Amino acid sequence: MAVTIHDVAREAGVSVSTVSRALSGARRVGPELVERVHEAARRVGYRHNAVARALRAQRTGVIGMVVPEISNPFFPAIVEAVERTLQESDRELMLCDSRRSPDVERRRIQALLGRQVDGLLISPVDSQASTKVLHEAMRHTAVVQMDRYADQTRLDWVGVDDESGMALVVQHVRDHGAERVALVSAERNSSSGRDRLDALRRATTTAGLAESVELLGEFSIDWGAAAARELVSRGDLPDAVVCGNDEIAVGVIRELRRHGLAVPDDVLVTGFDDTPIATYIEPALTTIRQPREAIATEAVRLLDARLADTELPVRKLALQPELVVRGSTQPGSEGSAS
Amino acid sequence: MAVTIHDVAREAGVSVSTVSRALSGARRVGPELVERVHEAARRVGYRHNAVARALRAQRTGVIGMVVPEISNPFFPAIVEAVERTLQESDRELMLCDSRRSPDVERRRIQALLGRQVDGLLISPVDSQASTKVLHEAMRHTAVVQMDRYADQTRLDWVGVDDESGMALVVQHVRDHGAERVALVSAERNSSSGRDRLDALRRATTTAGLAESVELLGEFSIDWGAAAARELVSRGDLPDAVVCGNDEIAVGVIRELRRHGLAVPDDVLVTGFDDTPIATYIEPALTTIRQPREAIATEAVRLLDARLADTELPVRKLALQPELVVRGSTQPGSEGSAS
DNA sequence: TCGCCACGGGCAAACGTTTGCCAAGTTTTG
DNA sequence: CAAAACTTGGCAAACGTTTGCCCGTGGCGA
Repeated sequence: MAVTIHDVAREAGVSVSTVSRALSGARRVGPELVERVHEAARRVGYRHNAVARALRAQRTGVIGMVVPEISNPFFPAIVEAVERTLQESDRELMLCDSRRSPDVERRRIQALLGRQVDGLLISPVDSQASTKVLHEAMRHTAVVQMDRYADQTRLDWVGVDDESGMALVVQHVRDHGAERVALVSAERNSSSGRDRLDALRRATTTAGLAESVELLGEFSIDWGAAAARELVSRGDLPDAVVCGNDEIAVGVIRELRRHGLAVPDDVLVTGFDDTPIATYIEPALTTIRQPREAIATEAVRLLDARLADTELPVRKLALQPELVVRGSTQPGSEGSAS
Repeated sequence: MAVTIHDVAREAGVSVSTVSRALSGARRVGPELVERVHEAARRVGYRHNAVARALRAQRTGVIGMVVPEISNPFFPAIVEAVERTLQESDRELMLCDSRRSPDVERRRIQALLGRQVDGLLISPVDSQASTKVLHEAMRHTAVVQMDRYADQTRLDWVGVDDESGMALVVQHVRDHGAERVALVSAERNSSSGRDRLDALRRATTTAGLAESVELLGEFSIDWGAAAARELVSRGDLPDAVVCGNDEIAVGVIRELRRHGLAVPDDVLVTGFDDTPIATYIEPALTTIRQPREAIATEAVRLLDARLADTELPVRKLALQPELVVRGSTQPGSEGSAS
């Protein structure tokens, strides 16, 4: 069943090396021979065996990628962009989901290394627990962190500039009259959770605003809803609720409305990431748009640079985000869209 | 840098075959030797080379999967479940996005075949254009279609029973007093589009309802919104709008509301799939829940069966869906949740 | 005319495993 | 106690490529 380069060689009446070179163009081969080889390959139905090639060439053309949760809508967009970028250089993506567990993450990384991936793109689950396995991984292949990162690693990273993002948000709500803002975000155990919290604190201070309260849970709708209940029950509502990502904001908005509060008329609400959800809900969400395409292309670029030279200095690329203003901070303009 | 089985053999003072057997357990090896080999492997930091193993064993332990669009929230849930299932048998998933293009799809499949995947899971982009490449693929490996399928293929398939789903929906809206229903769905060029349309027609006939109008576009929010505008401009609103998937329903609801119509009080709206979106919006969406976990496990099971015996008769598995009733068809109960 | 070089084809080794076969040692059996 | 059977370790071939090296041919300058 398996038709190999040997079959092609026999069919074309040449040696296997000639076939290999004719097909790959690694060295000059007579034009009429090239034609004959291609013709023979077509005739016997030859298909390249990437496994054998990988073993011999010591490179697989596969990049491994590990994300904390593929069903979090932020990641499919990144994955899509990475895949598109890789395709330009004829490489494939092997995607793994670490299910937000450092233990699963470790196993997935080990498996990818065993498969001899040419590089590893990862959004680490936990800023502490992921460190060790990443250190091991970088001894075997090029590793670039995306979006999130692990502490104490000398590893490249590309993501969004949380500092700028939060500054944009704070400035925006202040311009709309907010004086007291609340933060609803995730615990400090992921780098995004921690950095966004710190960034918000600095931004409110700089803007001269009062931060009324910080509620930290996880990046989910349910947590957003729970936090909103907490805010309402305290009876001391802020002017604006700044959320750590879009999903939290969705939960917050839904729960506030359920308690008879109007968004944006009673409270402004903002998200972070600009996932598709942001336009699904009503009012549409004012949020920070991550430059996803750029994150993906830069990640691959960093990976290739590291591949070319292991000794390169570590680079951390914080890309500039963009404020997207929608209904959730625009009183009166009832949910005007995307 | 690369530490191989030979290094382990030298360290342990045995032959490579003994190391291989001790590590894989392929044959009885003396217990003290097993121990010594493991110890040596640990000491030199040995890691299995999956590429070499794949070449020799003629199986890679990788399953290829091609989906039309990973950012369509229906697919990440499937991918997650498939990955989890595969992990039980120590296999990896190689995921590709065909970007809703038959041409990209063809290239992705070719690449996966070249990588010697042990099997192929695919949700074909187009019921016509995808047929040819699938036929070629099945000559090289086991292929199972998921969710969507291509015509004229003798290929296994597992998905949801659209017939039952639409029957459940129609029965439900009729029970809530609807007499005239409209369908907003996608063109007939994907199998889901076609089958859901046909199923709805039969269901309305059976239920003795009048189907006022069919609007066919694509499975997207934008199309849902456009269709809703069309419905409104015709001025002859149906009692219920049945949508081909959840995203269309989201677009329909948003646009209806924008025209001052209340859902569910003026018009009932239903979705299909029960993606996370269904609970994001207000009112939450009454929809058909696909048994995603079951689809994933059955797909892998079919694949393994086919792998074991190529001559097996073709099987088409239509799994039973479930109606999930939420606010969009429950007048008065203002958006009670999931 | 001779020698040198460029060109293009082929041989065979290597990539890191697994595994069929053989042989030596050990146990069971009649 | 000898023969048969079983156990266990090692040798070497194979998986399908790519590529370093060698070699024959023909063109060209001296």
